[in-house]
Amino acid sequence: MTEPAATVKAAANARTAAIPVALPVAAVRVDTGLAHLDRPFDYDVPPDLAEAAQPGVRVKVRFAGRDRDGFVVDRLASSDAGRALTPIRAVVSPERVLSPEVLALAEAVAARYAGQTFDILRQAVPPRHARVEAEPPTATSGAVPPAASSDSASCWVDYEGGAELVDDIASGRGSFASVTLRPDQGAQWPVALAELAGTALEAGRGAVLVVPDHRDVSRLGLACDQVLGAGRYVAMTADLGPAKRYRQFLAVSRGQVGVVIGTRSAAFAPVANLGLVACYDDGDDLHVEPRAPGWHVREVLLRRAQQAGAVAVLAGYATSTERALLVEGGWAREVRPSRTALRESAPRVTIAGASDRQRERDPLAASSRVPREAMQVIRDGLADGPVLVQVPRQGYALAVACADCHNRVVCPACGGPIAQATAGHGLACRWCGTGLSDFACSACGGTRLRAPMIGSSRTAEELGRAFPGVPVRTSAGDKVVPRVGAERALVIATPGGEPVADKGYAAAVLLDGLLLVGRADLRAEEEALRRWMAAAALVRPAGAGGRVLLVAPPGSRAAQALVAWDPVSFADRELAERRSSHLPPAARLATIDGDKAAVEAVANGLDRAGLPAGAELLGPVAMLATRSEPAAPPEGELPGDLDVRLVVRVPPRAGAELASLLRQQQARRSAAKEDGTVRIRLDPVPLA
DNA sequence: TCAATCCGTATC
DNA sequence: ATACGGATTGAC
Repeated sequence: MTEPAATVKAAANARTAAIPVALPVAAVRVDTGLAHLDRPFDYDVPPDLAEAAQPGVRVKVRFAGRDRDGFVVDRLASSDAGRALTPIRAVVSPERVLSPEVLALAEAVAARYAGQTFDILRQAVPPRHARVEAEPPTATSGAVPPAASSDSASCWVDYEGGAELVDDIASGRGSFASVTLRPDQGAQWPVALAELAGTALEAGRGAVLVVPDHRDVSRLGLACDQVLGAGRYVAMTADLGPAKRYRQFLAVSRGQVGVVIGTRSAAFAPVANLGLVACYDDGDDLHVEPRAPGWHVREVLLRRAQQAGAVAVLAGYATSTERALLVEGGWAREVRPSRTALRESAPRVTIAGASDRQRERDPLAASSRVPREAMQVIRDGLADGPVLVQVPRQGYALAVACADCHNRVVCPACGGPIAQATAGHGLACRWCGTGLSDFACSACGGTRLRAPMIGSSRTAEELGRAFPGVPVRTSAGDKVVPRVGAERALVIATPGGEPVADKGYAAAVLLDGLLLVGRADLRAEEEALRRWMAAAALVRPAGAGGRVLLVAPPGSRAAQALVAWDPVSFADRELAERRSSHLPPAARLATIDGDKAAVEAVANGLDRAGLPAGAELLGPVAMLATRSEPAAPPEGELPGDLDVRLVVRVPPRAGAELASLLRQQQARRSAAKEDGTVRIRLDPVPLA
């Protein structure tokens, strides 16, 4: 029997090594925190740790005179360190928490994002919880009910390319798929993903399904209960608490379950023999890890699928430009609803006030009122069931736009975002610093600019007063309602917080669309369509009376794509436009923020190392003062110690080279003990 | 001539 | 980061 998991310390009194250790050297990944020491180090394995110090275990080692955490990554017969080895100080626990697959993944992700491997390992392997580790194994294993095997018709028959996708998983062929989900009232996608996981299980392989937030985890969990059976999967979310989190992790790590559903960090769950990875709603920025170096679940899972020979599924109601790029390049199979399935499921979408003259003149003022048309749609819908009203959150910064046609203004030199540099100063590009004078709109020739401003959207609470006797449910911020019933109700929600309605919404009204499409983010239109589609997909099909009214500038491509329910063509066109203006994902981009001297040193270093062909260094320019702290420099004096931003842009093919150059710069900085700070981010989201 | 200190460099 | 080594400096 295993000892109650306790730290195994190296014996202090080194009794003469009677039995020689078979592999006396351990390669250890050490938490050094130093960029130029991001590699394994060799340690001596004392005889009394020879059993415990297996690859994958946590250890304590002496490094540069301090005790540090590490993971054994390999056992070797000899070392090429060319010096006497320090012994491992202790094996924290014999539990092998870092699998070779996850280590390889972490190394690939660190390289991709110019980060340090140990930073990724810290995010991939949850903190140890000794009590949980010592718990007797739960007697689940044998008692798991068999999967409710495919006796009902699969969701995937409604999709073009669906059969091929299922077949790839069933036969263990690795591939990528970009799945554009049919509007399903929020009910079908969890089942569709659970079915794919079931197919992987039937093929004797595991699955990892990652969704943006814990509400989606519970929705997917319900579907997995039905399709796979309870006990065939675990849910991993950050908000579980340390004990539960580690317990779920151990169940996976010990091979007791083959399917993991969860948020962001579940992308690293050590599922063995992986057959499927999936990312639901890959455009949601919750899929981006905020801690350094800042990876995206989509990228992590694509790498993981490639390394494991698994199928990677990226799915959403809308289509991200990244997915469009994968399809265009022949990397991913396009999977989309058949024409009939789409006709049967999509609601009828119209745009409010397309002919309203007054709104054209002053769209912001007009959109903050609820148009009469919208009141009518709400009234009609309430006769049939719940009605959803989507209201963008307050306080979005709007992009600088042409005063006449509202076309977004971008930098003529580099295509970057335009903003007011500092209070009282003129408009300038946030990337290359080019000042904007003599503006002429590329679309309509207008010469007046709409001043940048903070969008204000008023709460729709007064809507309730307009419909006396109708219950009003609000779902926003920290008080999100997961679902509502089929009875008539007015449901007011911010984007991303829309409850699912049991029988679908009778109607939805999407207010203040300008605040979404006009946001100061070069991805604003893509993001607006994603949010509109997420809400509109919760509405009943047109054939069942489902209606969606969008209050937004009718000319925007996103608005037109919603009306036509054609996210794929939208993403294709958006991608073409990004390509012509050298913007991600048709270019690879890094931001380097920090104090002036440090950032300039990096710029020089990059120059000296030689940038790849087609690379552009933009800036450095002073960063905008944060809105919360209006640290405007008085009297136009240059503050000197204000942070600056350098942007580096390369063609997509040079992405790996860019990452490696940036890594090299961090290593150089760290080795030379340069002072100051730089924060490097590859492929930042959002793009502003 | 030896010790205290400073700088540079490696960290198994 | 620290910690070690080699060089440098200063006082006996």
